[in-house]
Amino acid sequence: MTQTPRGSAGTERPVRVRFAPSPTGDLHIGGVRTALFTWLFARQHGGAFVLRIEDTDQKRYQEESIASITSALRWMGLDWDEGPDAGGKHGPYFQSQRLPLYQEEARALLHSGHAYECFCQPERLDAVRAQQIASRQPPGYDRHCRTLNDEQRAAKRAEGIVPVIRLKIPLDGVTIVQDELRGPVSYENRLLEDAVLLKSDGFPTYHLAVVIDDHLMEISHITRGDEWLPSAPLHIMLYEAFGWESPLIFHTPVILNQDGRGKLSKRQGAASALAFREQGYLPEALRNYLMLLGWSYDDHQEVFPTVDELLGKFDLWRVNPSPSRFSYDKVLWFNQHYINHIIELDDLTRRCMPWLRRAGLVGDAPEGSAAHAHAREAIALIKDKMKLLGEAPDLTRFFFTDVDEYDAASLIQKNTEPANVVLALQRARDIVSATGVDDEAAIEEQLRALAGELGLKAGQLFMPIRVAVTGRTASPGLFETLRVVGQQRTVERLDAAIARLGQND
RNA sequence: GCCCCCAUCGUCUAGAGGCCAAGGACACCUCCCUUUCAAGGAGGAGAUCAGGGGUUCGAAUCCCCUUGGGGGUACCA
Repeated sequence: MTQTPRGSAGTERPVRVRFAPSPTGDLHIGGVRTALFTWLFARQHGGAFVLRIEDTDQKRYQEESIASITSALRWMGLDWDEGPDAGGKHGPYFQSQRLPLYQEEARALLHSGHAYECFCQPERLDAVRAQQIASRQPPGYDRHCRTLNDEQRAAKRAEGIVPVIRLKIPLDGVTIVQDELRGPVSYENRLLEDAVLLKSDGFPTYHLAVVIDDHLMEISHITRGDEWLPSAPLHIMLYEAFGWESPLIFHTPVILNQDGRGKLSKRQGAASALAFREQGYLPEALRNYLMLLGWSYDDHQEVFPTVDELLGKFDLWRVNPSPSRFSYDKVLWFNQHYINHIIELDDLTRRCMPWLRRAGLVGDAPEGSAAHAHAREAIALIKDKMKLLGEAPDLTRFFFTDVDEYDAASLIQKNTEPANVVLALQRARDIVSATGVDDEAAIEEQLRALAGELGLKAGQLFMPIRVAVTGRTASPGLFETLRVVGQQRTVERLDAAIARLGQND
């Protein structure tokens, strides 16, 4: 009944959304997709996109992962209006810097009777759980401390035990979570656990922190992974206990491994955004693919190259709640498609340069330099074979340095005599020497004529030349290849091939 | 075990009661183009809409059950 119309913000409140990763590792591809959906939604509604770091787990915290996460978001073009490096009115944006806030609110819950102190130690909790499992009871806290009186609590304190604070869940009734993508989901309160809100180290658990921060940061729409759905009723209770209004909630579906077994992990390939960058994926290709995991526009358009187009077409309410499998084949297809058909050549060249430099194929080669122009020509010829930017060096190597080692036998086509090949290469060398390689049509005409004269099929002549000049049996078109390799190098390589065949005799 | 979510070609999906003897994309196969490899073009194969009950004149679309898959079940997020 409070279902909001599609495509509209859905509340009178200004749109404010957040992405709230916890710094325990690299940004997972599932997180990237959630961030992408969230960011698009913010941009569509002129709202704020907030980045909040949920660093409340002292044990799993990894400092490096903050830089790694922000770097992955920037790479994907997802900029934030408030958060680390951006500031904002609702900071700090690191939960570890907001401890007093959580502690104060937890105390308020204690006073209002919505929460209680629990002195149970890990050993007891473990024992209780083991006991429950052994007797086939649902595991969960047995509410041992829920009924402690002042004296008993004082006694525990005197022992030096620092309590945690737990939420006092009603023993009966039902809590309904209004998920925007699934509709109402109901949970029986008696099956819910008296969850810990504040740990004994003074840090909040996720549940407490997320509710307080979303409220204080005036978040209007929550987007987060599916795995949070089971704890949503807890959050609803917290909103009620605090007397706050809950944002609209969207649980985005999990991304499963290619074989459908479990959540996407690096078992079957890359699972972190940065791993995709390292292989040479284009952020827009990855974005395009990720968009289509759980969302679709219609029955014929799948390629959405620009953010502008996505802003016009994406609809958060149209996200499909069912989990989907990650297909490495399809992301790779998108990447290849973007490289070959979407990205402009100059842009593509710019993006390939770091790879070529790292491989030692080009030096600085700033834009405008002859070396840069040469690289551009080379890339133009191989881009239809390039699926990943990381393949650029291997695909273009022969345009820059010497040819790879090759087997002299690959110079000899089926049904051709070595002596004829030597002769053919010598004649080809002479033609290249005399005519040069800049005029593709001219060189083609002469080489075809040569083939006719020697009684060879075109391929029988072209293949040895190709192998001699590139070191490979697969290459771009022969004449454009010669042109970009250049006259001098072509002649040298033909001579080298002739010499090798001579030695073999 | 218990709770929750999900269910259309191998995969991602279109589909919001008649327009669907189910459309598109990836992957796969064939042919065309062709100096090789790609890219591209044209075709093909591939889903009794997980199964079973309902509701309805009519169901892939609504309801129930079963099955399957996934998620959760921490002083982790």
